[in-house]
Amino acid sequence: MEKHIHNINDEKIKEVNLLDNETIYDMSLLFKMFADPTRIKILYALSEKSLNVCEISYLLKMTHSAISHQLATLKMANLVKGIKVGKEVYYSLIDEHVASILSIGKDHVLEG
Amino acid sequence: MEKHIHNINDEKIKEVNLLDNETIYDMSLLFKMFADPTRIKILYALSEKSLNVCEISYLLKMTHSAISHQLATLKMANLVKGIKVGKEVYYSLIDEHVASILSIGKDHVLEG
DNA sequence: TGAATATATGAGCAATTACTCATATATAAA
DNA sequence: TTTATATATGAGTAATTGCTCATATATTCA
Repeated sequence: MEKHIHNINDEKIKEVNLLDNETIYDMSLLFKMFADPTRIKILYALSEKSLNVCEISYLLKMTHSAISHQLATLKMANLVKGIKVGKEVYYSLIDEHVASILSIGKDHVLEG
Repeated sequence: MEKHIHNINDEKIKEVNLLDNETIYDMSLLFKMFADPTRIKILYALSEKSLNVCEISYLLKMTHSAISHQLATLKMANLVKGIKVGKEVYYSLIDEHVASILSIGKDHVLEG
């Protein structure tokens, strides 16, 4: 912090609402999940269809390991869920919130 | 990539639409801006009021330098604009898209 | 003009991260 | 049971990043 705080208009500043730190931190974790091209591709693909690790890695032309790691990350962040069917695990989005965040981001990029 | 691609159901995979890489990359850059607590705080504060560097650093209890760096990043990503008034530069959000992304993220975090 | 204030910015560093590689586990098929 | 397939996961690494510190630039005020 600077030694001197200058010319702050307290009346004005007082009116600015801040969210609590935990909410802010959780929001940053949420958006972090969307801040990587691989994870966006995975989430976007899952918004269309439930897919297993093999299918996703085939679609994205990436190793099973890389995809599996990212799915574990997305699962921890509670954005996807996986259900086991025999040897395979089929992943899908947790809820529509996820698709709508993707959608708003896509619109912003394509419009702006 | 693995040496062997196994048991892929091409009919199923064919139906999955992917966005083009440039769009995906731009989306990741957009969400990256929201993937840091400091930047979220700045954006959230600016969604309430136009503020200068001093005021933001006072609000967030962070150095002018840290705030200025982040504002430069946000400006490059085209999420905020600054207008100079004398010595000061007043920053505000570029458009409502920014606030609505914040809002959807906040809702997801508080509901989920 | 010279001092103070406001902002911007380059360099450097510690922390994070997205991947690869190796390996482990689980299920299915032979 | 042995072998192949599907997924998970720990360790290691190169790249990114958010800050600090030092310094530069711009404007205002005395």
